[in-house]
Amino acid sequence: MPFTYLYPRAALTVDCVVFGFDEGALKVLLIRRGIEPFLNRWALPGGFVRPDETLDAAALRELQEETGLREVYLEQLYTFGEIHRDPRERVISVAYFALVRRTDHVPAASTDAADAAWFEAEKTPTLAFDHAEILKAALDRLRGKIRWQPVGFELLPKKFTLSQLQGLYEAILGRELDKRNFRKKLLALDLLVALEETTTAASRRPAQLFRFDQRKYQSLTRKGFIFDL
Amino acid sequence: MPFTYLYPRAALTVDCVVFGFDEGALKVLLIRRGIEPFLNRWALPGGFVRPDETLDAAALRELQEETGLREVYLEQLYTFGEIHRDPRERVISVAYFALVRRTDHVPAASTDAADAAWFEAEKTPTLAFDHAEILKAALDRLRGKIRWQPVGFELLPKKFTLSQLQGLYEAILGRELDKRNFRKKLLALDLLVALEETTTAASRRPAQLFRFDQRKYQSLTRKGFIFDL
DNA sequence: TCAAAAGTGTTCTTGATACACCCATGC
DNA sequence: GCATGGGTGTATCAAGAACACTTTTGA
Repeated sequence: MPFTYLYPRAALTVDCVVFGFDEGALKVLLIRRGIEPFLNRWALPGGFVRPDETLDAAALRELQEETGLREVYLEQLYTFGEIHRDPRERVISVAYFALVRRTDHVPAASTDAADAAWFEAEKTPTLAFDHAEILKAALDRLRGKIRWQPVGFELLPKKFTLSQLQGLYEAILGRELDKRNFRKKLLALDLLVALEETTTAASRRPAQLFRFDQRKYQSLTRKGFIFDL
Repeated sequence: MPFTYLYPRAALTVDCVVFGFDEGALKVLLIRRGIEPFLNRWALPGGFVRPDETLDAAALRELQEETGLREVYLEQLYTFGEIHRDPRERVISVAYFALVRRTDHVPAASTDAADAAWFEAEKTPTLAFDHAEILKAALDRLRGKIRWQPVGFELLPKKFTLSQLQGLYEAILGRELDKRNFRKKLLALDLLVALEETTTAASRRPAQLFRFDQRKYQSLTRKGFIFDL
């Protein structure tokens, strides 16, 4: 019992809201808890921050340990510090949100966690702790962010069709978009590169595949360009 | 020495970036440190979170104690957790940013702090800890936020002229705006109420005073309205 | 009467929206 | 040959940008 302080100290955790896009819907990755409190409840992946790692590193590590995910888009979201958000003791949680390509990763592999699964982001079961609130904050952030930062591409395969991209925006923004206007606007940005490939059709016309030109976007950004879909 | 844990725990602080607007420039409120480390360096107001208060409450309390400020616009900004950001031990800081009306408050009253003063936000002296980084994050947030949320009014007197408002936007966005277009757009939003008052002139034409209609804005917001200057 | 800031309209350009049909493929 | 999603252009409307002079006041 070597660590002693004059005043009580809150424990520090990170929790990750991991979004994926699949079957035309925005999904979130949840872990079924194997311990009390909230035994068997679904919760966001996360855990304690170690004394020798930064917050970002802790988020990446937990993601890796609990879901097997690596090389994902990760961004700090908000810090939740209500006094009784954890019934055991005071726990401060730094929440992150992550975007992953469903195609790149095992759907729900895990080492630590008893169980992991994808749920539609707006149709989750009752969550442990204040995780419903965290999820809501993440959804708000994603919806706000996708309109002025090209983060949507993190949710799609590296090669994607314009219809897939449009479906993604429709799912996240929650409204339908006009196909011709959407294509016109996206192509006018000149940030999509048409590949010399098409989808291999399943009883329909093959679609042009594109990739997002990250390098070009970054160089434009430095010149003050703002994405603004 | 009653509080003992199996693993070391980081200390938890809040730091506040307090912005004000004065003399046509964006200012930030700094405190001169009275103790080591960084003795006599300028730093953001802040301090330790108590075991029985939320993060928001801690930020409000520190603001009150160190600067005498009350009833300010306050919003959580970002949490800084680099391992050696405090040379003494591991300290996690939840940063807040605050907007205050210079006219409402004592310029630099303080109880706790040795000394407090306003500096131009982009011309501060060298700051303690990683506070320069925190300040930069706050500036970025403010510049992003002011364009799509009516937070600028928190920095002006409750009664203000359109020229003052324009000057504020110009100072924060760092570019000049066209007077006629600015006025047209702001008035078209129909969120400014013309008061039956004007400035009492100092050798020039008196200007119409306005106030921001917070109630109307909130009711529009609920209907999906987005400010977007 | 001068200095200093307040106030005011129109034109042009650009981007947003609305909208309907033909195409290529696998079965 | 038919079902399925892929792909394309134009006309209208709204908002943004550019731009210069008159007004009111106190000194």
